[in-house]
Amino acid sequence: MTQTAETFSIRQMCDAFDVTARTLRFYESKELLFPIREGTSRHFTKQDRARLTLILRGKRFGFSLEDIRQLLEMYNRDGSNEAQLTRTYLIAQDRLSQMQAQRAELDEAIADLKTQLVEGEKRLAQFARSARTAAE
Amino acid sequence: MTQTAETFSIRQMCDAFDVTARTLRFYESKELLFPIREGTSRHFTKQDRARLTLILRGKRFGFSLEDIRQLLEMYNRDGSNEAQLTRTYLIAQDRLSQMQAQRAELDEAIADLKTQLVEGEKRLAQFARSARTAAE
DNA sequence: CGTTACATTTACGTTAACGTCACCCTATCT
DNA sequence: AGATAGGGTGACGTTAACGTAAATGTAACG
Repeated sequence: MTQTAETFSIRQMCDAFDVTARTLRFYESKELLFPIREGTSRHFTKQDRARLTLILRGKRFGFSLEDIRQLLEMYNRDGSNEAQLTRTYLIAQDRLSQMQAQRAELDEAIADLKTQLVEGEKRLAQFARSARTAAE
Repeated sequence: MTQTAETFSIRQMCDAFDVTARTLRFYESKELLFPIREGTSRHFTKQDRARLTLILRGKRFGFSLEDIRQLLEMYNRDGSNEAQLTRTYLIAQDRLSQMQAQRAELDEAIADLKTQLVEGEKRLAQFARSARTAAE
């Protein structure tokens, strides 16, 4: 039993998420992933896959791995301790407002960029006109 | 005339944008900003301010400075060359679709996080109930 | 049994994005 | 004139997030 249907090997993870093995080992060393260690090799569970999805997503929004690690704590059954749970709850609330702010900003940025694209189109059209004129 | 109403000193920039002088000099060295050099000191124009706004915004979305630099090219009157303009136009289009994808993902992430917060609230409420029970 | 394919650890290398330090200039206040 | 404030240029240091290389283990294939 080198792998069940439930777990992924490191290669399968690499293929599924388009990351290198080094990255997965690195994330494990940073306590972002917790694959089962059977003998020498790693077996990544469904939980690890969910975590990795969140990690990669977080990265796309500019969060550091340490930020993400703290967020992931809340996705754990770690709430044994009330103080701990309260703390991570507050962190998550904070993160939520950050993301909502980011969303507003993203909308703004998209609008800006669209405006710029229209500008670019106008200028490209100008080039097209000059070319036509030159041809006559 | 050490500064007009139109330009900012490096300190004013630092205060206005909450960055260090080192950062501004670094951005200049990377050709992201182009302050006027009057003798020894720098004078940041309105254009520099607009650029810096875009730089900081880009960073918040996880773009690298080099990515941002390329984007900023389009915000320039640099379209002297048609090929160049076309190239930056395509880059911008690409960036736009990236940001739109990011927006969709962000919405998803926000929804996820909200769900988790509700979970957290339930568990905190559970703690509150146990406390009441213990008090009786 | 050799080798091919994958896996692991250890450890040094790399890149981006600044921080920090040392040293220098110069304008201005006292 | 001396001190203080603010700006400038190297140049080396630092941190995050991996890359890369060397040495080793092991499972299966022909």
